Amino acid sequence: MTKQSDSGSGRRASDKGRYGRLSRERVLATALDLVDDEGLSALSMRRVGSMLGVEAMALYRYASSKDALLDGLVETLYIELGDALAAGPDGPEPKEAHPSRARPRWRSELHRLANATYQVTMAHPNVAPLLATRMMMVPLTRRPSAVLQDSERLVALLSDAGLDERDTAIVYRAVTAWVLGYTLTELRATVDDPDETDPAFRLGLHHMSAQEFPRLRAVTPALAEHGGPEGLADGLDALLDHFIPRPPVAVPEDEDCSQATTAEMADKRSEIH
Amino acid sequence: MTKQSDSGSGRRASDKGRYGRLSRERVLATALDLVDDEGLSALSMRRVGSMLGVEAMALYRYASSKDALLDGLVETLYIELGDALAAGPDGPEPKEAHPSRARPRWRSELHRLANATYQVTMAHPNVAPLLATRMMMVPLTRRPSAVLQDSERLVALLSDAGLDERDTAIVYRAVTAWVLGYTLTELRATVDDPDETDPAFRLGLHHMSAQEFPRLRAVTPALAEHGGPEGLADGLDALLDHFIPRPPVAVPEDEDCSQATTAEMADKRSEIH
DNA sequence: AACGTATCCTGACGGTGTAAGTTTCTCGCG
DNA sequence: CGCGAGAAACTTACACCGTCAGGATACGTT
Repeated sequence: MTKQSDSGSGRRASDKGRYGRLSRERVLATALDLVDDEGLSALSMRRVGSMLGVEAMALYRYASSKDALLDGLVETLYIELGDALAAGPDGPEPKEAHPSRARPRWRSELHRLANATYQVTMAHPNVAPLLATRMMMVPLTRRPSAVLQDSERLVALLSDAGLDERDTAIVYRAVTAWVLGYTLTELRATVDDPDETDPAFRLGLHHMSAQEFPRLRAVTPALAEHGGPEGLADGLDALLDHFIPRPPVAVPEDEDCSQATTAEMADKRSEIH
Repeated sequence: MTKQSDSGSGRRASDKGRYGRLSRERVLATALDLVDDEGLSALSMRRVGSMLGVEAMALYRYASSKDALLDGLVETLYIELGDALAAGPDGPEPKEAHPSRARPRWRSELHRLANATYQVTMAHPNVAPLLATRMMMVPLTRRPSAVLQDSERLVALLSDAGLDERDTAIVYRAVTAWVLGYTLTELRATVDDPDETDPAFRLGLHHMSAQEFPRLRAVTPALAEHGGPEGLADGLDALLDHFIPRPPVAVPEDEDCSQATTAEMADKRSEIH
């Protein structure tokens, strides 16, 4: 696209402006388009360059290597996430009878964050693997600002929930793991032949031995269904309920049956020592 | 290479036959070694071939493309998983006072399966991304037998738990998502400079603005710690407790709250100690 | 001993990331 | 106005990549 004759933004009269065509944003946006359309394997410097009417080496001013470009893609996703969050609560907020009591703000905000992450990732399925790969390569403190902003948001919410540093780390790991894992799992291929109308053939059930995998075969149709955002929220609730004590609602004096919080357990452990 | 094999010292009678050097297992094992040692990006047909004393094209008899080879790597991991599971309970099984009652077999088996998956994946960090990538490309019914066997095991356990097909699918997704996500999250890089002794510099905290990410910075040291198998088991319990109703334990009125998760963690931790 | 085939090799083609060096544009300054 | 400096993009080049097409070779069978 935008073969040449950079119309529109041609501040300077000269249309032959060979300069100023590129920018980091434009490069990343183009790369993202390419990956969205044709997958990660189609991403190459030459390809992105040609889309911008430019040689491959020209991109190296804005991404010092291909890996850096991949990191840029991840960054772009997180920027999109930040925008989506700033845009306000778009999805249907689950209303509750006692909003403030049963559902403190940090909790619904966690849901909002998780859901937005899910949506953004699902909007760019081909980029999703990078969320695992690149995060393995670039250490926490070197992540792009947009990524760190997301982490900061999450940590702040957990802090609002009253967790100390240790518990914050525990729940942080759990939440990110769940959102990432759920999203990636949701993206796993289930359909074998999309052109087929018959459900069994669509899934390719005839490729799976009935006597070797009897029960798996039986649930495969159900597995092909997706959990959607509800499934995401459901699991998130499971983890939060487990890791963060419910609001102290009408505490009876006998405490022995109350579930211990992670903090309490940590205390227990340190007491033992 | 192999410039002039015939005339020179290349071939002699004592040479074991030029044929029969290869096999699918040998190819995959070599590829796995390479990836383990040097990462996914170092994996190339020519490289694997040279390790086996063979030209690249010779590999195509055992893996019809590079993607097929990657799928083979995934398969190898699952075979390793199957072996590990067959080897029997290796890790410390959390002992319990009332084993059969509070902890049905399917539940501890789920833990065993999850833990083994975690261990195998952590043993091959560089292959881990393929568990996300390749699963996106090859539909469920076309997965290698070893992968399907794992799915069958999981489904069977959930079936043992008394779930119908729909609930089995839900919990299947939750468990696989959790194990995958947790493992990948565990593999995320936290250390910036491994040679540094000072913890703060090791993490590269000086790269993270204190005023932009105050709370994240505070928990970064805690985040750098790993959750380990205990964290995996903990989240798994959270999901299972949420998705699978506990059986109505006919426990007489003793002080045992049977809120198992806390007890489990306490047990595990004390055992590890 | 001869044949068929499974196995491996050779050569080639188009594509890849990127290091090094060169050209071309833009802009500030005299 | 000219002019130099530096940024932005281009050119060339290299080593390596996946894999198609076809040739060579060793081995099991007869």
